[in-house]
Amino acid sequence: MSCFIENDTNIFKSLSHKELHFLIDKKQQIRYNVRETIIKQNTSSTFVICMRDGLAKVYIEGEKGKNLIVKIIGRGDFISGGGLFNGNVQHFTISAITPVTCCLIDAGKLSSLFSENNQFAVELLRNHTKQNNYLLSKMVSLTQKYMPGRVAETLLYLKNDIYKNSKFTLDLSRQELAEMSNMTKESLVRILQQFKESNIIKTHGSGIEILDENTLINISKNG
Amino acid sequence: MSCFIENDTNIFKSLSHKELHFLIDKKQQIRYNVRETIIKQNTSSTFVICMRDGLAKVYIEGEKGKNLIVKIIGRGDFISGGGLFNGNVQHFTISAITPVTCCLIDAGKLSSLFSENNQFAVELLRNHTKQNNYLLSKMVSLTQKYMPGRVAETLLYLKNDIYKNSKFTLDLSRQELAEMSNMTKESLVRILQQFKESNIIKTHGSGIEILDENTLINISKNG
DNA sequence: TTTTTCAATTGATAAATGTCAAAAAAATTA
DNA sequence: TAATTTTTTTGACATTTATCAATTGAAAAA
Repeated sequence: MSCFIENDTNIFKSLSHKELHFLIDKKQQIRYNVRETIIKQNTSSTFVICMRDGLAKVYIEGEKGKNLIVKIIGRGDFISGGGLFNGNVQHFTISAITPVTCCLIDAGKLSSLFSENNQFAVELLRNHTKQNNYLLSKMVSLTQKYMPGRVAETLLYLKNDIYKNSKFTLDLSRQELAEMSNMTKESLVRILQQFKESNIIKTHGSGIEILDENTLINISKNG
Repeated sequence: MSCFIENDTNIFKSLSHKELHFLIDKKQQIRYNVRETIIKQNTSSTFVICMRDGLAKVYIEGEKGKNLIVKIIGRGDFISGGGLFNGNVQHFTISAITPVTCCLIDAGKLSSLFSENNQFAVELLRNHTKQNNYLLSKMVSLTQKYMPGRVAETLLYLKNDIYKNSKFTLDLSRQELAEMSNMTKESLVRILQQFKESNIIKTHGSGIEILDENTLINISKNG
């Protein structure tokens, strides 16, 4: 089934084929181009998203046009826009940073499945608990670390969670990296420069290569 | 039933008396004194908390002994320590700021109820979604507002959500107010001083009175 | 009450980070 | 290709916020 990725974190793993079919009945797969908005903050919608392919950024549009990128989602990730069972208003914007294919699942169908399969409710709750814990630790990083620590963390996040390679071609601009790390683009550039001068990273065009991961880990911990 | 508070946000509202009894069978009400720890970050436990009386602070213990108070919980609030269906490890510490009475509910019992009453799963999910949205907006405030804005927000939060009165006696120290607002205690004191000088608030002992709420709202929005 | 301890306040200074403007580089369009 | 626009980078400077030390005030213990 389209959105069913075989791994431990997939919330659909407890569903039967029949149940999966019910959830995603009409092969409702949508394609988005780069920069297209998938979910728009403050609008109302009743679907949740399951990413099939590509990468998207999840961000909050703050006051004064200042964005905060909360996370990047990719293949197999499931995300509800903050309105799930709670008024349907989306609390963040999601937009494609590479071409995206995803399934839109009607939120109402989720709860209909609970009576048939209550393990599924547990999976959904686990998903939310994890998201919660992630937000808590992100909040601490953003508030208690100096800029180098935050940039180091962003780079490690991209390596470990998104590109899964210490050498990757970035789908994000410097501005967006800054929005992930809670600083201005100028500050971000300066810190990347420092990392380059210390031979911690290397850049080539829009690519970044992490040369000294241990140092980066140290900076992210103590920064 | 002890923890059942009649209001819209209570997650137990969909449960029958029998179901509630199952959840909280042995009148497992615990009392905590001021400063006592109810849940300790990084320890393992399988219960969730329902507050019956008193106030507690929910906070993350960051590196270098720097705390971030995420929120204050009181009567009727339900909270899981971040380990719910997810390894049981607590991701934050909860400790009493006034004498607290609360129920400890075994997390395993929650999922057993899902098959009987799947509306309950929806309520739990709604609770998590709300918590999520709260964390997102808190994250934006902490990162995108200047100190006066963050202090104003903290004061309004205490007025509206905790004490429900524009005049209240504080159960929190300046240090703790600072930990809610992500700044040092010295900075917090200076800003309170400014607010006093501008006749926005008045303090008497450990009490605070909000004199000019509109200005405070403006500061919290634009600060 | 006096002493002791801890929290709150104030001031001087340093460090972190942002702002603004300009230059350089890269990407798009004509 | 050349021209244009956008993004990235750099520098000088301003602002915000933290740190450190000293002082005051208030609560708890003797």
